[in-house]
Amino acid sequence: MSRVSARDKLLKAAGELFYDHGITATGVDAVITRAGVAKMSLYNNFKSKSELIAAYIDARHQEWLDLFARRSDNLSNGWERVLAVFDAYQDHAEFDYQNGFRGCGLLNAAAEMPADSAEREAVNRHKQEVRDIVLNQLSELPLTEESGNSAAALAEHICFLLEGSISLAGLSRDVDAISRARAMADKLIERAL
Amino acid sequence: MSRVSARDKLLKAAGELFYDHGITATGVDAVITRAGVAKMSLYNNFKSKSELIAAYIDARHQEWLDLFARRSDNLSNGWERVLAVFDAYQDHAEFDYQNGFRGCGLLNAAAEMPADSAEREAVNRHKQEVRDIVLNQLSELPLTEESGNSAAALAEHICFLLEGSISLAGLSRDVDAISRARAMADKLIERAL
DNA sequence: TTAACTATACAGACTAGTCTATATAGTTAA
DNA sequence: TTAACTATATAGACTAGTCTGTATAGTTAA
Repeated sequence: MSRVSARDKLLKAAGELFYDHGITATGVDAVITRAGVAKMSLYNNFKSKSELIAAYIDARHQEWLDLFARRSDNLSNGWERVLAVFDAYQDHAEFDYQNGFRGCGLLNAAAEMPADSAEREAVNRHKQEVRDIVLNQLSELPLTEESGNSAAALAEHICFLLEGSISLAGLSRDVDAISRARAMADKLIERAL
Repeated sequence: MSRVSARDKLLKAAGELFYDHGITATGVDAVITRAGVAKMSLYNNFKSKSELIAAYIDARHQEWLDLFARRSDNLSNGWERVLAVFDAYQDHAEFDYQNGFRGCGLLNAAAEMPADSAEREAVNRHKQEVRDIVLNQLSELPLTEESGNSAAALAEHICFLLEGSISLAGLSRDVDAISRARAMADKLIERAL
């Protein structure tokens, strides 16, 4: 009948509950109830709630990587692929909007964790990866190297726009803020060429 | 001896614990212990933990308004006062850095709350107020009105930089990211004149 | 005296995680 | 075909502690 593993059911349920209500506010009982799974199935697949959280964080990042791959696959140059980074986030936002868009799940997860936690470090690594993607795409472009106009600085500028717009879009329930940030990034790249 | 009211002790303790460990993860017992106050003093001053959270959110915002007022008081024009918005956040970041900087306390608080909560709405109002401050300062400047170069669009761009840089600064433990965002905003304004 | 405070105890629901025992489906081998 | 074995799932009771909020009685200071 149901050939979906308990592990996948748990990750799906945790993904929904953690994103909608926050991680700390979501108990393991709520997760197993939503997953329709026995409690021991949680603890057979994950050593602890912390490990489930870590898997959730990785899954959210992978989810975004997949959305980005789909958006950037058939694009011909770095400029367009940088803009596809925004498109991938917008896809994600519009998907979550039905249940209540609350911004980036990774930043939200980090916001609940102590400063030196492994979870915050994992989110940091994922965000660095996004920045590296932006930087790699920009490096393909013939940027005019004015003072302080390096690809690295431009990549950071674009990432600030990205994360800022997602947070404020989630707060003000205005998903379109992400596409306005995309237009800002577009103009920045145009000026840097 | 101690002429500090129980209410103020509670707000101070809650401010530290909520910021460092998150709101949901902080129990009222931890707050009263840190405040050195009886539990009934909490419930005499606040109807519930929710009301303490609301007071915490307002206090964080007021704290930033005070930092901004101190930074912008003796400045002569809107350009400088927009940059003072970044300075005020940097002051806040450097203050928190001793205990572990975790980005903006208001965005972190919002990240723990459900999509339609009063707390998220309060944080949204505060962020709108920051944007209005930026917009008001920009409105004093003689901006050249190119296509899509309105004061409103520039204000939004600067706010994206602001929030994005604070979040990423908190994640990567690189407070200097805020001053790099300040430099980006500076150049944007220069170009818009 | 009045108001704000303290200390302690309590109710009742919830927390993460463990335990035993059982069911079921797929694989392997005689 | 039948039997043994393995992996994964289940139910549900249980521990030991935490959570918010309340109740009660005593204390301190203006």
